[in-house]
Amino acid sequence: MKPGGHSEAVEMYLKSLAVLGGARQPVAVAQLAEKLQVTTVSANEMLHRLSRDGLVTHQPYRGFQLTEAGRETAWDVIRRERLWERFLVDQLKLDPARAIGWACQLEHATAPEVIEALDGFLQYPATCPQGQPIPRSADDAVHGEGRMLSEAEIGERVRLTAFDDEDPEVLTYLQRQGLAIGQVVSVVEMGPRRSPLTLRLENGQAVIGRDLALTIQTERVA
Amino acid sequence: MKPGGHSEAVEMYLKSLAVLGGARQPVAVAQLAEKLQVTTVSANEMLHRLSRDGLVTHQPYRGFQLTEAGRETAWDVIRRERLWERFLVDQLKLDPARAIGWACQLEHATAPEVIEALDGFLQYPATCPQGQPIPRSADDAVHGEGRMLSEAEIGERVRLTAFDDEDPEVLTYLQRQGLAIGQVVSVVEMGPRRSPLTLRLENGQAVIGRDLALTIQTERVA
DNA sequence: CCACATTAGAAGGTAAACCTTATTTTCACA
DNA sequence: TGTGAAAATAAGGTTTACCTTCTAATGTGG
Repeated sequence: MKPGGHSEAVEMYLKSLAVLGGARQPVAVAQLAEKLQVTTVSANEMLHRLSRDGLVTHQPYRGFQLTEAGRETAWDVIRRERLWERFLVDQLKLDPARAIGWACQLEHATAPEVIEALDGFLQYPATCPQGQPIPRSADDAVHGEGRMLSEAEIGERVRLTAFDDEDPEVLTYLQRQGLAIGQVVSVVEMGPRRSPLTLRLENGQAVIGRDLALTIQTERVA
Repeated sequence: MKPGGHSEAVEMYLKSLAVLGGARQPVAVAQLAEKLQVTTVSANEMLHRLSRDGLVTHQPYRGFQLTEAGRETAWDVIRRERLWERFLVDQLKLDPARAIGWACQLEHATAPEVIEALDGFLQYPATCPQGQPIPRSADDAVHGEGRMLSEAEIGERVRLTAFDDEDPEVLTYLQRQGLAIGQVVSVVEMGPRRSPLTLRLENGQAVIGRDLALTIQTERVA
C-alpha cells in the first residue's frame, strides 16, 4: 500500500537522517529523537530495526548513518516533499510556512508515477520554496552549500538563498521581517558574540538574532 | 497527525459505507469486508469500534449504516478523493483508470486547507473523471442518478454520464472499447436476459456484457 | 418448519511503533 | 583518572488493525 514499500515512520527516520547528517556523518540518536518527537528509547529501537534491514549502519556511541539503500529512499522522500511544497506554494498559493507540514503528509502517500508527473507539471523546479535543492539523481545534494548569514561581514551585500529551519513559526517570523528567498540584504550592524544582526532590506530594516542567522544560507552579491 | 482526526482505515470503512449504502440503507458486513479485502471478522470488529464511536449504527443481522457524524466524514473523504482524481487526470495527465488508486492514497493525507485550495485551483469541478459527483455540502449526492445503460431501449441514443465500477481493469477495458464519459452511443442490439449489448459509437462499435452495462450511468439524448 | 448459509461474537495471536522505568556501558573532560 | 552525562540495553506495556479458529444465534428459502 505504501508507495515506496516503507512505512511512514520509516520514511520519516530516513529523511531526518539525511537532513541531519547528509550521508556523510553519523547522527546521534538523541538528535533524531528530538527531531522526530519520540523518546530516545523508541528511536533506538527503530534505528536498530532499520539497521537490521540494511538501511542504516550503527557506530555505537557515535550514531547512525544511512547506507546506500537508505540514502536512496531518503532522497526520494525529500524529493517528494519538496515537489509537493512547490505545488502547494506556487499553484495553490498556500502559506509557505505551513506548506512544509502539509507536504510532509502528502510525501508518504505519493506513488512514483505521480511524483514524476508532478515534477514535469511544475517544470522541474530546482529548489523548494525555502531554497533547498530538489534532488533528482542519486548524487544530488539535499542541502544548500551557501555561506551562513552569520558569517557575513559588515557592509557586505548578500542574497538569501535558503532557510534551513523548517519550523513554521520561524518561517512566519522571517516572512514578517520581510526576509524572503532571493532577497538581497546588506549587513548594517553586528555586535560581537551572539548579538543580533541589523540588516538593510530593499524597503526597510530587519534585526535578527545570531542563532537565526546561523540557519540562513546566502551567496555573495557582486 | 491525520488531517481529519480519523485513521486511514477508519476513513476507508466510512467511505465504503457511503459508496455502498449511501446514508439510506444499511450495508452488510460481508459486502464491506469484500470491498475492503479483509475478513468478515475483522470488518465486524472495526465496525463495532465505529459504532462505539458514534460513526455508524448497527442493526443486527441487517448491516451497518452511517450516522450523521459518520456521513460527514465519509462525504469529506469522497470529496478529497475525487478532487485529487481530477487533478491527477486533468493536470498531471495521468491515466484515469489508475488515478483512482493514487487519489485514494492522497485522500488520507490531505489537510482541509489543502483540499479547499485544490478545489479552487481546479475551479470547483462538479464531477470526478468517472462522472461521479463531488460533494460540497452535507446534502449533496455522492452518487449519480442516471439510468443504467442496461435499461436502454434498442435504437435509443444515450450519453454516458458515469462509471460506477472503480476497478482499474474494468476502466481500462471501457477505455479500450472507446467508451468515455460524455460520449453519446446508440444501442444497436441487445439480446434477451444477460446477453451483451452492441453499441454504435461516434467512430466504431463496441460490445459489452450486461453486467458491465449495469454499472454505467446514462442520460437520454434528445 | 427446519436446515443451512449468513451473521455475530468469543478467544487468542501477530506486527508496528510507540511508551515508561530501570540498569549498564562508554566516552569525554575536568 | 575518575565521574557524570549520553548512549545502549532490558523488560514490560499500550493501541490499532489485522489475522485464525471456533461456537452460537438468526432469518430466510425450499
